[in-house]
Parts: sequence; C-alpha cells; structure tokens
Amino acid sequence: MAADADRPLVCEWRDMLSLHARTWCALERELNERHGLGASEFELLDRLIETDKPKCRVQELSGDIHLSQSALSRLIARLERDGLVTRGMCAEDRRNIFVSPTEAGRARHAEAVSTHRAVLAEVFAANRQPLIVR
Amino acid sequence: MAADADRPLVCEWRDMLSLHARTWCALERELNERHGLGASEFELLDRLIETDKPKCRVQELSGDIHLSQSALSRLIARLERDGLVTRGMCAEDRRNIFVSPTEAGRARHAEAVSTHRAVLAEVFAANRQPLIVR
DNA sequence: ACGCATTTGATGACTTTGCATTAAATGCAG
DNA sequence: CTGCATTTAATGCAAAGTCATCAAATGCGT
Repeated sequence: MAADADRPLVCEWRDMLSLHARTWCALERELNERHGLGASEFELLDRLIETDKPKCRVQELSGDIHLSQSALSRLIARLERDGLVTRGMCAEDRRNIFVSPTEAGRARHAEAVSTHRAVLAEVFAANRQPLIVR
Repeated sequence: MAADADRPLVCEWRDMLSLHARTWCALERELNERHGLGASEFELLDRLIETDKPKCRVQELSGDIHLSQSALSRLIARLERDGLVTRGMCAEDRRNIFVSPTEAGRARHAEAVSTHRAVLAEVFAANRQPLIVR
C-alpha cells in the first residue's frame, strides 16, 4: 500500500477543501448580510456583467458557473423573481434564452462587488499568513 | 474603481472554484459508481480511520469535515444506517457520542481509497498539464 | 442541594442542488 | 414536406445542506 506516496496529494486536496469552504462560507455570509445576495447569485451576476455581450445563452453560463443545468435554471429564476435579471427569448433560435442584468441587478452588483473582493483578499491573505509567521 | 488590482485575486478564486468543482464531481461520480459512497461519506470514513483513536466526538469531526453540525449529524446517521459506522455513547460525558467505523466500514474504505487517490492524482495532473503544453 | 447557563447532538422546516424527464424548437435525411 | 433525432431550457422529485430549535447532560455559583 503506497499510502505515503499519496500523502502530499491528499494534503493538497484537503487544504483546498478547507480554503474553499472558508472562502465560500465567508462570501455567503457577508454578501447575504450586507447585500441580500447568495454566493451563487453574486457569481452569476458577476459573470453576466463581466461578459457584457447582449447575447448570453443559459448554456454558455453553465460552463462558468459550476452548477448543473437545472440548478442554473432555477438560479436564474430566483434572480428574475428578485428583479435582478431578465429572461428574454431569442428570435433566431427560440430554444435559447438571453439572460441580462436589469438596472437593479447592475446596481446590486456594483454595491456588492467591493464586499466580494474584500472577502477574497482577507481570506486568502489569512491563508498565506501562517507561512510567514515570524 | 480598482478593478484591475483585484484581477489576480478573482482569477485565483475562480481557478479554485473550477478545480474544486471538477475534483468534487469526479470523486462523487467515481466513488458512487464503484463503491456506493458519496464524497462526504468517504471523507468522513477517511478521517475516522486515519485518526484511529477510539474516542471520536462528533464535534471533533466537524472541524475536519466542512459541514454544519446538523449536516454532520445526518451524515453519520446515513453511514450508520448503511452499517459503516456505529454510534455509541460515552460513559464520562453522556452528551458526547463516539463514532467508530465498523468492519464493513473499514472494508469499504479500504476498497475505495485507491479510487479516491487515483481521482485526485488524475484531476490534479490534468490541471497542471496546460502549463507544460509543448 | 438547587437553579440556571452552557454544551452537545438530534430534529423540524426550508432551501438549494442534481438526476431524470418533459416540452418546445430546430436540424436533417429521405 | 414529413418524420425523427437532437438540442435547449424548465420542472417533478428526492437527496443533502443550513438555520433555528429542542432535549438531555453537565458545570457552576450560591
């Protein structure tokens, strides 16, 4: 049994699990408390606004957001219900739908983006800290 | 707006999201198909067997496994239902419970551990690959 | 000893997610 | 054009997670 050989691999994975969990939870908490957004909700808005093309099929998004197609569909539905995005059908291929941020969506994102970046900076910095102790 | 300054931070986070999602999904799929275990289930068994102390309070585990206390409680319940761990009360402090792997649990873990390591090795290697292209 | 705050794990209610399926739209062979 | 496979997004349902709450056990001041 090559248990020792796998050690570094397993540690790397566990470190990642740990950092991921801490970061995700912190984002969830801060974004929710301060802006009424879930982490997934923000992530979608962030992508949507970054790639500012008016054309945005749902399926294109599913590559960026790491969710199943159905979860993504419901996520969009939630954001639509909250008035942060709109769903519109495409004239050329009426199977596709366009998802675009509303004005409210852009505003909410603009408001939340600094919180998002701050949390990232903080958690990642705290993670590197132990390496520089003393 | 210091958008550019945050760029590397955001990219790092997104890379992590991506790698984490791919790895977790691969583990979920492989462990489930080949050994009837979820990723969380394996993770718990793995920790449980690694720290072989007979004493293992639930709360000690919640630090390792990145789950809420309630989720952990239900995860243990599932594993118990499947006969992979046993819950036993502690004589000294009867609020605590011990969770220990059964023989079946040890066997299942032994069977699954190589799959787990292989998936880690594969996904992580694939992730580094792009850096060495050509 | 007693009362009360604290700790610990379990449970109810709800949310989010994934899988499987469905419905609609399109593409394409014949 | 017709019929059928394919693609795309939505939906029913069950699994799994979180938060808030609960009951039991303990600790501790008086």
